[in-house]
Amino acid sequence: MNKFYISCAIPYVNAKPHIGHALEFIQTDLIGRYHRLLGDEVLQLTGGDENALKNVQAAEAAGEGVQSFVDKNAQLFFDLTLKLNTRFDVFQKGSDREKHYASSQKLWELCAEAGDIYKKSYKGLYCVGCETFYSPEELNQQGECWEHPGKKLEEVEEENYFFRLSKYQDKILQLVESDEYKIIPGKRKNEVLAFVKSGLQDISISRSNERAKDWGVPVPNDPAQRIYVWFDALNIYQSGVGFGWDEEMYQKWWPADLQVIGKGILRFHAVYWIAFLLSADLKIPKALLVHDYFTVNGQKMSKTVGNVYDPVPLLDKHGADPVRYYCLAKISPFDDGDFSEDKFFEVYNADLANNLGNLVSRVAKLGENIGLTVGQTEVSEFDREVVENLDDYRFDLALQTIWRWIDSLNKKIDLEKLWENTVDKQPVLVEIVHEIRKIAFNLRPFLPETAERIGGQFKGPKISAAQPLFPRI
RNA sequence: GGCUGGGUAGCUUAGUGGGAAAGCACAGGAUUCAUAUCCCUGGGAGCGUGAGUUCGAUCCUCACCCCAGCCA
Repeated sequence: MNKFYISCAIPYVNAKPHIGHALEFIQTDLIGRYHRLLGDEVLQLTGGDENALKNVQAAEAAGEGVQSFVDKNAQLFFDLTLKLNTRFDVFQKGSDREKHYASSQKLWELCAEAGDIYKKSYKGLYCVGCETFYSPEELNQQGECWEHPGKKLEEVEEENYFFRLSKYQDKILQLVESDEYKIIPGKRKNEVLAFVKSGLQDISISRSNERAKDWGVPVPNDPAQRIYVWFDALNIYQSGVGFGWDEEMYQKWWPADLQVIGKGILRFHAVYWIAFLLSADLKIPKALLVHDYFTVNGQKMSKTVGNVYDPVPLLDKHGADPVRYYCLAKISPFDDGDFSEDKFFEVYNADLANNLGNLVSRVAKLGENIGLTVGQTEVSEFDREVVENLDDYRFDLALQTIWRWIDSLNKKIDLEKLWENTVDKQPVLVEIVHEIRKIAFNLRPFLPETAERIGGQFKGPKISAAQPLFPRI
């Protein structure tokens, strides 16, 4: 049995989760479930990036203690994973002093022992939104960063610890170019290669307690500094599987077989994270899957626009599977996709209620009407075309394949006029029942609850009608 | 501003140097096993804009416009 460790990005917990977080949880869960069904031993991890200064500021704005603020928000993210029926084995919190702090300090110390951490005085303009320093020429005409227009930068001068990123330029280039560290899709690989080739410079990996507002992981042997949020956040992928506190667990699971992230944090994963691991002489993840984003009603989600979409009410009303279906079937994973409630209802009625739901209902009724008995069959293999599409991470195409299959069965029932219950038509109905069982198996990683309901209804020997899977809305 | 990627029917997308395709939505028809469902038929784009290469470009080249991401 192979082990398969898959992680999805660790969200900032400065606000409640939105549909974009749901998308990533769902994609990660699909791949994890697929591997479980292939017989792998799977571990799915996510967690909370809780040491960001943004969280401190958000807590202050809410008039709350930082710890209770991040705990409360992290809980919302965890609750969302449950509502989506995405089962994460580990939800590793960044503010977990016992495991995560020790783990991150260990990573720091290994990098320091390798001679890759040094102290340097630094002066620059700091954007709190980005948690990053900028040089004046990188800013717009107003002297603000492109990402956070309207936000004043702070002029900061302090001594920081720097990481020798420059040292790893050639090695990273080689790993990415050769696909030893595989970045999917190719366009994101190109971006990373272009960035690395342009020349890597050392990066600051700490900040003063003052600037960090005493929040975050303390730098080992220097109580005046905290570890830069990205250094410790990335380490959640390791601290969640035992690094620094359970060697046996760590050896079993690390390295990650696949890390799922959004396009916005590519650099941190594909360059910084790899460099930290190389420096510490640890194994690097095998692959990185980079998805694009959801827009909502055709617009980029933004707090200013006020269109940040919370999927929870929809989930409470319709359950996980319709949302899972939309996220997996209706967008191409490597392009931006749009979410709107109108489209959600359209897709729900057209694909789930009319095509799949109705097929299940009509076949069940046909079977019941003639007292059909069907021998039990064990389906345990995925359709070849579904496998091919899943291997390319084209979840949309995989589901298209299954839906063509569903269509073909609906057509067949019409063509054969199966409601005319002559005896010689029974074998066709039996054949269709077998096909539905196969479809149910293929749907398991995508729509686990639906797959289980269909499987139960058609397991035989008697087939009987039941409540609609997806009542029209 | 620099680097990546993208701009194909109302919407979401597929696709190719030489007849523009699918699903949804819409219109009409047929049917009743089924969740006003399924099935059949149909209208609808000359493929971001301009120029070039070519016998011929949506597909190649260049410029421009627009969208998304990154810019330590």
